[in-house]
Amino acid sequence: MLKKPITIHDIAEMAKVSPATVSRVLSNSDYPVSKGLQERVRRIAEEVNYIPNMLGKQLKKNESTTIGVIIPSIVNPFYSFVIFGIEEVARANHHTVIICNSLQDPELEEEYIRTIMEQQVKGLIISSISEDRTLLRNCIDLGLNVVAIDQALEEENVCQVKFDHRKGGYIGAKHLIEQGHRQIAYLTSKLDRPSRKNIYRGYVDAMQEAKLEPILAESDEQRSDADTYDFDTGRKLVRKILTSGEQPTAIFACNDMMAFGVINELSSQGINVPDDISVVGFDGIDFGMMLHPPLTTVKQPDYDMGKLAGKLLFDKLKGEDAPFYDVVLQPSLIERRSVRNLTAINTLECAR
Amino acid sequence: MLKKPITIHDIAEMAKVSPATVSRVLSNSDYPVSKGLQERVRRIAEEVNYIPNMLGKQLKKNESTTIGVIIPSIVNPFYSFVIFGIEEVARANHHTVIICNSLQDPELEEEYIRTIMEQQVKGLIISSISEDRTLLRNCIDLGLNVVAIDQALEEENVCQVKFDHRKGGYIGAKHLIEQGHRQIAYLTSKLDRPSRKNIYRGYVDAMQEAKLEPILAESDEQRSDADTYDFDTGRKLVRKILTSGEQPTAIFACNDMMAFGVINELSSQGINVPDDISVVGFDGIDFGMMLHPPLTTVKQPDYDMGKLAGKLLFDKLKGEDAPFYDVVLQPSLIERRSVRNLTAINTLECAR
DNA sequence: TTGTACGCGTTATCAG
DNA sequence: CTGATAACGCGTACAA
Repeated sequence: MLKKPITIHDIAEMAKVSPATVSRVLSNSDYPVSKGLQERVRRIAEEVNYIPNMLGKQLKKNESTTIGVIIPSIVNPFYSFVIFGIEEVARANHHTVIICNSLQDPELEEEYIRTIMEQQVKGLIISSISEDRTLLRNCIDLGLNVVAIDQALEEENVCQVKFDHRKGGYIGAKHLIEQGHRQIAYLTSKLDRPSRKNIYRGYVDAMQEAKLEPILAESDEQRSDADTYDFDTGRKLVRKILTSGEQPTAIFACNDMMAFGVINELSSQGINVPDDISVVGFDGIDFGMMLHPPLTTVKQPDYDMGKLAGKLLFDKLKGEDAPFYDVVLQPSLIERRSVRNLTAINTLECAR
Repeated sequence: MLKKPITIHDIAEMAKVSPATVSRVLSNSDYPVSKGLQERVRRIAEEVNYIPNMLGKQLKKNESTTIGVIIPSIVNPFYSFVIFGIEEVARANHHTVIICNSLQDPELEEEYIRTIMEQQVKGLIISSISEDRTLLRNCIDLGLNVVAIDQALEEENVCQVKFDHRKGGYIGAKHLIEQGHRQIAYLTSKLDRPSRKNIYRGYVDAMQEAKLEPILAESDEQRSDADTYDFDTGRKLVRKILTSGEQPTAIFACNDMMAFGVINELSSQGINVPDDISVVGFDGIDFGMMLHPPLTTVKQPDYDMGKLAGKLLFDKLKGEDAPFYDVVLQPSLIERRSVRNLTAINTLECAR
């Protein structure tokens, strides 16, 4: 029923050479093998459709051709793009990618790290949620190469691909200020993660610089696994801010999902975006451009982050002991149409 | 610098037993080992933080603890959810998941199949784009277990988790008809894949049943890798249909992305959805609910598809030779607010 | 240039 | 119950 897989021994027999010779030819070793045998072995391998067993090879050489990626959830478009970038450079380096959804659960994260170590994986890209670094530290000492993305991970021998959240927050708020806004509210889910805090800090930076009073609306709910969580939070926070007596002319949301919720709630209440209230998001996921109006947002380069993280990791794996360095990706503003310019002469314009 | 990994031999030495005993204890073999040794071995393994080398185990047992998943692109939210479901059941079965983005390229698909075979992977879930089944056939004969999703794959020994696209097309069109629409246009990207053709057939079924004339607008462009491709196509096809002289009161798009494009273009032209023209999508991705108006659409159960495919695969892997069977997932309508009811008395209503 | 023999870490078989 | 030994498929000293 099941065909038995063909090994180098089988081929050796057919080609009337030793398994060693077959190995040398088929693994492209630089060990000298005569032209004639080379061709004979290759031809036969081709004929019998030889599929090498990487397990044997890897066991012998203590290598691995797969890398691990641990992220909160693949269902989040941001991480989808990160992975997409990683997978691309992995393939270019003849490696496969194991995906691990930590679901923000430190225990799951640990389980995954353990698993990939058992698989003898030598490279890991991780957006770590855990506080406890002992296991990871241990694995690094055992030869695991680690690149941290998104979440900071200060640890010896760990490269980081970071993103300047604070500057991102600054840029978003600054844009609104430049467009003439003075009452600018910042809506955010719980400020419990450093990245979130930093965006907020950037917003405050810009406000203080312009001598404006920050208006903060923070969700008090803990995380939830619903993928529409941020959307719902956006709606709630809008209701909260509008009934609080504040009269913002602009709202800055801590991520795009939440901005979608903001726009949705405003529209539902008959408030026009951007004519009545302007909205700026954070992330730059593609769906923002499909909204009406298209969302102005601060772009966090997801795909590039993946590619860079992959590049850093493979540099380490290749042992090119170029000095380890961190990368700090810079934010940029994607200007679409959810922000109204209040400074222009056309204050009366109510076009539609 | 690098600590040397600890093997069962090291533990055997420390516990003054044979490696065989250590193996029997640590791999939870049902082979009898005295209680005393059991504990001694376990304690030491714990102490030295033993991490088993799965490569050795797998090589010996000709097993694998990883499965492969080949899909067009992880960046597509539909497939993100499929993978999410797969990964969940894989983890429950102590397996890891290798992700492969075929990018709709048959050659890439083949490369990936070859790669996972080299890794001795025994299970594959695939949304195949290739016409040529010879390689896959070969791998199955070599012991690969295959479950096909999304795209049909008629081949001996391959389970399929399908989706009734035709019924989905029928349901979507039927809904519009029931709401009193008569001029219903169907907008689709190139009808080159069976799934696309089937949705269209379902639409035609419903139209003919109601003695209505189908109105088809098909994109003639070939696939593109831009992830906003369908969105742009939706916009283009709307312009095409509106300038063609047709006056549809409703538009049925072959997927949600395209429906987003449709709504966007209509809004841009000052045409109100659903008051002037109703829109129905296909897929049921979450972003549809964030639009204004929220998109009425035909739900294709992505997450469930992933879980089911995973379940089927592990049933096969466990050799529970329950008879192989295909699963055909049924569509359902998610009624939101992008469709106007034309039958009601409130024909005059122009509410907003 | 080619072949022989051993080891990577694990488990299965067989003898004690 | 326990231990020695031979594999799994491959790469590589070492010998020829």
